[in-house]
Amino acid sequence: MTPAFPAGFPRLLSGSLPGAANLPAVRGHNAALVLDLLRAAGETGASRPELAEGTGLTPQAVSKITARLRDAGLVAEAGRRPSTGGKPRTVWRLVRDARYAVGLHLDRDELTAVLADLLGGPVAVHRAPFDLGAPPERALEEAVEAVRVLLAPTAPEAGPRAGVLGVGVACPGPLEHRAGVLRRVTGFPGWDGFPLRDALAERLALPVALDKDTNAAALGLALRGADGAGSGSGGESFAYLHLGTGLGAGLVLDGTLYRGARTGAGEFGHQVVQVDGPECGCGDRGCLEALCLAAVARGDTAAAARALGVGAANLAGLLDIDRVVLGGRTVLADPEPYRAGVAAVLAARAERTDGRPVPVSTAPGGARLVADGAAHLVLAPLFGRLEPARGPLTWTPPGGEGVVGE
Amino acid sequence: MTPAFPAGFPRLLSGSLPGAANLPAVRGHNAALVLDLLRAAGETGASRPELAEGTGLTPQAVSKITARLRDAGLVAEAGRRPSTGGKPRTVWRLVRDARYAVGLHLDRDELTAVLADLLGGPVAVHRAPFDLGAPPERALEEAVEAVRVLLAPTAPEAGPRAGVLGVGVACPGPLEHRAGVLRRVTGFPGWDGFPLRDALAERLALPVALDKDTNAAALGLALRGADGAGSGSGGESFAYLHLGTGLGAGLVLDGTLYRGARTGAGEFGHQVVQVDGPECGCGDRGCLEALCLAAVARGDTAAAARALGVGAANLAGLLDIDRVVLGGRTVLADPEPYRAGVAAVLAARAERTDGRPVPVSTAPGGARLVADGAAHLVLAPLFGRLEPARGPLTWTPPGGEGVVGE
DNA sequence: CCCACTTTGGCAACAGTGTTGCGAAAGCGC
DNA sequence: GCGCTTTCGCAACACTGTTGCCAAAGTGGG
Repeated sequence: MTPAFPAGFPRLLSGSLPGAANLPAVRGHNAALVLDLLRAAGETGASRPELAEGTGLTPQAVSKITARLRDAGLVAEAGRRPSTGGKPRTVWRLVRDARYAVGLHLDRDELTAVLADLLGGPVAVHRAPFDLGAPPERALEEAVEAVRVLLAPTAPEAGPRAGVLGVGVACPGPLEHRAGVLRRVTGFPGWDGFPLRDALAERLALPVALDKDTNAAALGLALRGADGAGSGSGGESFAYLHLGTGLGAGLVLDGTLYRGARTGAGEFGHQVVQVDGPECGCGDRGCLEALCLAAVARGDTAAAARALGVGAANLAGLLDIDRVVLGGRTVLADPEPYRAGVAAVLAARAERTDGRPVPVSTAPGGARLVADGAAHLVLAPLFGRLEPARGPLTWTPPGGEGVVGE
Repeated sequence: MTPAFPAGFPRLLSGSLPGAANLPAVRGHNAALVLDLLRAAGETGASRPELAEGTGLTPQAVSKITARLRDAGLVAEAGRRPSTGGKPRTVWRLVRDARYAVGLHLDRDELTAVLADLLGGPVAVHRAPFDLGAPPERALEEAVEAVRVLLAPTAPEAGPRAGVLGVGVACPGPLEHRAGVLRRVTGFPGWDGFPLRDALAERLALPVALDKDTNAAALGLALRGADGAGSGSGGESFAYLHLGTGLGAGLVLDGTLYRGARTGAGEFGHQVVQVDGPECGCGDRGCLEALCLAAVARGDTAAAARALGVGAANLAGLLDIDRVVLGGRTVLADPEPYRAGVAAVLAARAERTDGRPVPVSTAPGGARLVADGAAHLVLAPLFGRLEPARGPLTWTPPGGEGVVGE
């Protein structure tokens, strides 16, 4: 089968829609491709020929790109592969501490701030009590203070915050990630319309990205592999289901976080799975959240898991996803029954449709999951996995100009 | 707010993951951007400055690109805009009959073949009885024959099939669009594993793209606007719900057809909305399809619409979509009650969440909807909306080389 | 009717991307 | 020691969009 269109025929660079492609964009795109492959390669690293194979670039192009990335300090040589009869390949690896990102998780009663390296690994953690019900200005002040405390000891001689790319912030929804504005956080109406992203960006003089807690968690899982086994390579699709105070989901489709135009995607708790079922706080009947939480309240973990499984099966069928990851306080308090219960429902469904059952796992990272993921809101753009955060740029790259350019 | 990263910093061209960007890819990408804007502009057309504004390209780049596209015959000047104090703008429009595509809908008992122009408009239609239960080889023969009949009268002097880009084929699922292979079409096990795409491509000597009927319909709706009002511009998200023999869905997320890795996305009929509900043919209980079809069977349209609405509301919440389009024989036989019923459920939900209700409409295009959409499986790649079809290329562009490239 | 002004859009030179051709470097195996 | 394989850099190249500049083609006021 020959290709359907001659070379140069209109063809996606990836998903099309946004943006014109000019030379800087091409450079950035290909650099991101290489970085993403190196990220996925982890400790193993990757040689130039392997990067060429993986990206579709020519070896010579890879040579130029790795040289630029080396000069920017983002990658470094790390040994060689055994020879296969010729000159041995030089192995490249990501320089973990070349840049940092802050992940900030603002939960109802607690705040978690994480300083993460390029791979998302934790460098420092700061935890503090927090009151989402306090007046926004006061809460904002506490968030700012937490980031300051976190960054204080970093590279004191190179000036504070050297190499910090920005701050990713994760909150309970609803909110609008594109505008960086909170909506009526359940139970905390004072936040409605508060421009959290811009306020934080101004106070911290750093780029800030805002998203829902479930989205941040899902993004983090997408970039490090749900089992912590690295990977997070290709365009896999999965759902992160979070059962805690409420029930929500984060969706990663084809390797990209799917948020919807209004950051409303992942509304999972009020999926109706029992028409004319018991009333839910939302006013509807038979919502998944109501069923799950009722079962949890009466100690019937099996029933809660079964309900969760029905929702997971609906979701898995609708979106043809590759795996399901469970998290949230309720699940993590006693993970196995939930995992097994959800897996059982999915297995039963797979048997009926002659398909492979969708694997189910529980989220690693424990209480830091969301904060770690929030850091990835800032890191992911480097690897071409998300649009960049917005805000003032204070960190100036070594060359003084573009990091990768020159 | 300054941009977060200096120019040239790794940044998405669009959705990342696939493909390296080289110069031909850039050319194709930008050409597709321009073509897509012109497609969305329809009769109105667009001037160079408008295209520059819409794509983000510089006016000079747009000039070069439109010149290439004019030489390829894909676009043409079409009058001028009134002057605003200076030289009036030249209006460009897509040349509808510059290229053609065939859309082939293989249904259980009928076959529809459509010859469509660049905009997806019908040029010729051919309908024939068809038996999906027949041996694959015989069905294949009939499909080939139908395409031959459809193409026979086209441009007899320029050789048959001049300007035909390829054939888009839509079938009932399940199938795998990437491999171009059918799976156990419900009730017709003989098709399991049959490489329909490659077989057709070889017999017709044309590129062929294969997809589910619901996906083809959704793609068609995405590219012409559900109400036939043109548009289909930006990255909107919607769901096409098809109620006929069965119940299925086609999903368009952020302007792109979402199919899932195994073409399994859009599995809507067996979403469980009533745990412990009535048994479904699939072996589960409380499936949407079972509830809907039972209501239809007993003549209770209102109940069928209400059930459909519950499913639509679940879907709309989970994916944060912009609108819902209803179609399929059952709905189209008496559209309004379904539209109103589904809209009512969505409106009630919107009221509870203080959101805007998701608009509901019924699909235009009637019985030809799927066949029209199938043609778009071939057309969409031109506009950067889908990866290209695969198969032998027989149609040689004017220049002898790439269409857009020289 | 003329002239200043605005806007469009082409031409030419340019910066910078990945590509190609070729050769040096660095190992393996006989 | 020598031929062979493989890696990888240098130099020339093709071609992209970009920039600077100017001609073309209108409007509108005097």
